[in-house]
Amino acid sequence: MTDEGGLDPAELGAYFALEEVSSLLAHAVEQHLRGEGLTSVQFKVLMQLFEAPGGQLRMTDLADGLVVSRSGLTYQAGLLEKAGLIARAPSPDDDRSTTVSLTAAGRERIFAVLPGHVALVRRLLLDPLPREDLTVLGGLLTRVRDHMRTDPPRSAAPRNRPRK
Amino acid sequence: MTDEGGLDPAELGAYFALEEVSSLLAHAVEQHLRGEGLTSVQFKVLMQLFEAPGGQLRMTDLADGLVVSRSGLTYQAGLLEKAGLIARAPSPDDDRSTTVSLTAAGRERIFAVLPGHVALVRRLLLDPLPREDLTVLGGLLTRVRDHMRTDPPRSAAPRNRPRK
DNA sequence: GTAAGATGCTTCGAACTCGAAGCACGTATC
DNA sequence: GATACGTGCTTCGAGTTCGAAGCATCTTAC
Repeated sequence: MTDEGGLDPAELGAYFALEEVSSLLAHAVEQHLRGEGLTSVQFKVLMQLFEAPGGQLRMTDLADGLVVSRSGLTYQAGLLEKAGLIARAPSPDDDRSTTVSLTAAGRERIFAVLPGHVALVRRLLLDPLPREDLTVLGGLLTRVRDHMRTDPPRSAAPRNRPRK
Repeated sequence: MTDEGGLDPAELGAYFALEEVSSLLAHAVEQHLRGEGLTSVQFKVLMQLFEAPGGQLRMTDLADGLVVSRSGLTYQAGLLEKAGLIARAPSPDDDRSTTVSLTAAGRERIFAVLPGHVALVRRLLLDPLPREDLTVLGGLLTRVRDHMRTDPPRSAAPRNRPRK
């Protein structure tokens, strides 16, 4: 029981704590956003567009940023469009591509939701750690993320990779 | 754009890196487990039972450990029982309560899946960090987790909390 | 002991997710 | 400029999730 299939206490501690912190945080965020009438995926889409230069991105760019399937993104984008928060238009340079842009209503929605979101994250994640530790935590996680993003079996694998 | 609604770079870095690392890790784990015929929730249920003293827990105990709704747990427990990996029996001391226990087949299933799981976690999360940093990361996240678990608005809130 | 509320779990319907398959357009190769 | 393959996105069906409502049992207060 103490031996988790070959992980020592330090490894276990890091793994389980990460799992639990992210789950609890994600759950809390989800709850808050639902109260505001948004899915967390929808919120992330809006935020990505908000931060994007020119306020527009292709569907693929969005899907790569979020960790969500293409079809899932299509679904949520449909809802967002129906709600008038984003607009979809065929891309000028590539007719296959769809360019998504943030509408004025979408921007307003972000401004309405962000303060509560930030307050929540601050209360759960940021407040309990002193400034210095926060920097350390960010540094460590960034290192891990960079490693994951370059690791071989990536999520963005080619479609039907030939047998060999 | 640099000002994320009131979060400075250090805060943003920690928040976003955490978000991304946990998402990518969860996604990779999910993929691996699906290949083994298990949901990640199912796997967590099995692991909790595996680590529990006596190898059995009540449904509520399980739901508290995982971050999942009661109804969701009921659903997954039903599947696990149908697959013969767990057994449900009325609790001896409380007739409302259901005691869940791990079957021999369930234990075997864990032994079959764990090595791959550990290898995956090691490759994605543990390997890129030197031993020392791993300890630091675990320590920081544990601190945050403890804070979250004691923070006021808990997930296990009373059912219909009276107005005041 | 009995009424009122709390607690453990399940059922139900609606919403969200995914992967496979499909369609349309682009790109390469000859 | 055809044929074949790669890419961007959507549709579809199956599986999973949740919260609200419901049932049964336990606990508390009187």
